[in-house]
Amino acid sequence: MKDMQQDDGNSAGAGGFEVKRGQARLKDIARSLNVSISTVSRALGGSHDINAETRKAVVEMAGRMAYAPNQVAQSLRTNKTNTLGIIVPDLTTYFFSANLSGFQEVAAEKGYNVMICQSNESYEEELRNISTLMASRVDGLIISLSKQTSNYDHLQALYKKGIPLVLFDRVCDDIETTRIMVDEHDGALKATEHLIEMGCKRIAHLSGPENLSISRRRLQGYSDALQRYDIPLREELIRHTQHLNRQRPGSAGAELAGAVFSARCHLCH
Amino acid sequence: MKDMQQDDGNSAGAGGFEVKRGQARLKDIARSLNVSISTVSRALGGSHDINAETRKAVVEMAGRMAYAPNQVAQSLRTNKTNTLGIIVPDLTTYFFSANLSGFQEVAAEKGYNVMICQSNESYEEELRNISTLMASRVDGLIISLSKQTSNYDHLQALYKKGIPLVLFDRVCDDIETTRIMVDEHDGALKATEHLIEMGCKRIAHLSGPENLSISRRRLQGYSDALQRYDIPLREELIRHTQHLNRQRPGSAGAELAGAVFSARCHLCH
DNA sequence: TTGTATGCGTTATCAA
DNA sequence: TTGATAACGCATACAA
Repeated sequence: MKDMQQDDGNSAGAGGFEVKRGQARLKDIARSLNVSISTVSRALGGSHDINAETRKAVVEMAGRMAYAPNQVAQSLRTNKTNTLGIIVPDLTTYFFSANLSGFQEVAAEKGYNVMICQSNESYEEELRNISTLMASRVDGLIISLSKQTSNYDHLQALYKKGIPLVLFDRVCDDIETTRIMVDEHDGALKATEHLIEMGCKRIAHLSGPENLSISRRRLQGYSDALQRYDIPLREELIRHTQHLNRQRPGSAGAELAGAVFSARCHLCH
Repeated sequence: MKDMQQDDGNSAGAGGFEVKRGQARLKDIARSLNVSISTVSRALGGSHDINAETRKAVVEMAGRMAYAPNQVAQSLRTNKTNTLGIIVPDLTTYFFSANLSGFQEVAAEKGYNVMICQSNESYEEELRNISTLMASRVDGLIISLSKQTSNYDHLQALYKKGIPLVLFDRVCDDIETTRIMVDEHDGALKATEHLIEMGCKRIAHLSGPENLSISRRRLQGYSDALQRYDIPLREELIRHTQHLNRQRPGSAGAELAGAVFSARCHLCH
């Protein structure tokens, strides 16, 4: 009464292998070959203690049925989703989408999927995003904080739970975790030195808003380069603009993501 | 021998409720209250046949333990992940990231997560992306095809499997599925009419590359508007540029996604 | 070499 | 009103 007609609606009629609805499972392959599920699992898993012919038959059948392991089931077993959660304030901002592009690219290389959320610069939404991603049991989080965020308890909580966390660009120094930031000072320094070495004499600096530390770090780099070459700093060559130019090549995100993965090697495999 | 010391490492020592590593589970709540797992499940699930006090205690404990249902386990049971897969050629292109932003926003509203892939304009990568997302058992796919893609068997296969599929912008007419496209003709027509109604007399048209049907549709809209107002078309006012201006407000994606969800209402709940 | 049993976290069914 | 059990798909420890 237990092994009779336990048809789950996923097998075809007499002798057919076709899986009518949905994806093929180990069970479907097992049935069509009259072997056990574990045999199929081992054959596909590359186990050594398995008959060569059995393996061949299983592999072939798996191909015919377009079998692909159910990541969801694997995740439940292993407690690992191979998915990273990324939270950015806004995806229409080039800086964030370019970085996302890089994160996604590197993640894919390492066999990770990427789940994306937007906080819309709202602290509340940032909290909700984290909850959602944690409910999906992502293996790690990459976050650029919302402008509203000034309380960091939610990040501290992640840290306590042992969730791998990486902050980028909009970071928070109070949290003990990997932070990824553009080296504004070094960038400005190198750019200025480059111009000097090209023979430029009067080099202007278009600065961002004065109140941002980013602007100050860039200005300092510019200033340091001039000093290094004994060129006097001339105030009239510095212009403070309202907007911060944060455009940068699409590869920037890839580099950042590279840093992520080298910093957090337990995410890599 | 069966119910002795089955400590899975997730419970704390004598009397403590703390879940040491990872997230709290129903089992953790059940243990700390000396009730069964199913009671806890029902209490949190809002079932009616449950003692009011029991529910109160369970809910409170769940809060204290920061319990959040394991989406992975739920997905395995229900065969539904509440996740959409999105494949775009490239995330650094504003058009795609702006649309992604809209898709994600609407998806989040409806309780869906979004998993993102980039094909890098490669047919092979597009295939891999689909496999990856299908392995993760996404509930549906939103795809903008790669430039390389000229064979549509992979889309046909999705259709056969009954996977909800939406194509946007880079669509393919051979597939029987929801397609989302910008109405280039109507946009150009309305824009031109607007200028005419503002009193403009000599209206120029900056067209994209002549070989693209998009360019032709826009030009036709421009042309039709002039004709509607009996304004002669003057060739010297038409300039063919090399680049296609596809910048558009971030809300475009939201509108598109709205179309997705209204077209595919079985995704909505 | 293969099969059986178990568990991952959750919920629905059935029994008490 | 509550508890025990089975099932989702997979992989592994154990038995044969």
